[in-house]
Amino acid sequence: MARKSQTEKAESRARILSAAARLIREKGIEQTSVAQVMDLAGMTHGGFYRHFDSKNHLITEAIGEAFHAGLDVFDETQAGNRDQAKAYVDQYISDQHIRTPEIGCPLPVLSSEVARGTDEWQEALCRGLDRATTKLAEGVEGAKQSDTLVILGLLVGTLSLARGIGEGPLREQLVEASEKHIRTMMNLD
Amino acid sequence: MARKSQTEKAESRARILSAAARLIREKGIEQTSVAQVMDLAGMTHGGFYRHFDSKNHLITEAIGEAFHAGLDVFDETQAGNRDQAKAYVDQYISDQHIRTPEIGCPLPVLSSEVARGTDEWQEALCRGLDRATTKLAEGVEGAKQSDTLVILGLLVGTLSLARGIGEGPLREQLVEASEKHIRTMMNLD
DNA sequence: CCTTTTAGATGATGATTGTCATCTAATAAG
DNA sequence: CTTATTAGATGACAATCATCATCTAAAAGG
Repeated sequence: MARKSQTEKAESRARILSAAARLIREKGIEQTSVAQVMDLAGMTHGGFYRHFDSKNHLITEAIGEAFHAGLDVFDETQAGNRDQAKAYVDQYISDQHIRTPEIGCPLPVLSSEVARGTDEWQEALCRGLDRATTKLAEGVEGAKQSDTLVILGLLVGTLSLARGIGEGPLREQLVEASEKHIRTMMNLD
Repeated sequence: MARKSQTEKAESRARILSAAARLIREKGIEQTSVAQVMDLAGMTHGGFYRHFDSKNHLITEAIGEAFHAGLDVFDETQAGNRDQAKAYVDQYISDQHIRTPEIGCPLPVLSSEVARGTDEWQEALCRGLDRATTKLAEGVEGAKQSDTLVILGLLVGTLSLARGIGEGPLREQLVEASEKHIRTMMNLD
């Protein structure tokens, strides 16, 4: 219980941001409390306001942070562009991604809540979608942006629904149909 | 401040359900309080537990009710099957639907929250998706269920994202690309 | 008509929320 | 080395939450 150096302060801030980025994907923005974030960051709730003006400001930055983390997961695949894009898609609607939203793409989990939120939140989400679209476009040859947007829209919808309807035959049909459709879109056309 | 007849009780229950179905789409499940629901239904919060065991039970029924209301909106279009299906799609990603989630399809708004919820919630959502898939399949000739699932996945993802990223050029590109793609899917193939 | 039941109102419950004032000890500045 | 600053801890704040016990007047049952 004392003062920390400036580098330590920066580390604290980074830990708060990382904790928030995880928690808002796991429990949603509105269900994530400042106290929970600080707890996961290893601090008490009171010190929070030395780092952020308000919960709203934290969330704005945490949305960006979640994209950073989420997109980096798929950067592990360092193959050629085309294979990378295919791996991205496969990972996206994998069982693994369905089961672990807290370390996954922020778009399916946060879109609805952000729609009810501030303009800053929406801008952060918009930037994230734009970045993901661009990233995906690199992998699909002759890719019009419209194709990439369709693929991302389908990925987001499929993951959302798959998580919402729970395990069962319908989920498997949905995932398989979606995967097959995207594969077709990426080859011909 | 008195007792009501049994028919009046049934009407009260229906009003509570309708209020809940609207509020969970407008503000989300977790942000909708029992008191708010009862207020919109024109009663005080205390009487709630004469109609439902708990908020969880209310939500389970309200999810089903939201589908009922949501699907009925598109039933107004009483043209031939094919035209009806096309109208359904047009309505789905219209500006109108983007701007009024509280009377729209529950799938985009509720999926993420339901994923964190009870099995009953997930079953209710699953039944709704199944009904929507079937309904849409009637309109598309030679429709494999897989095609219908892809269309719904894309609709849900597009609407989710469109709401989340706010107004702007990216939203319009997304909506246009998605609309065009689905139109193509419904004609050939 | 008289008794029992109950729909809904009132108000309290303990828990949780975002925010802030205060205190502390250690860092940074001189 | 002395002084001013501040990172984080402690604890309180007014709101809000789901749930329930109690009260009431009217409906249902006889």
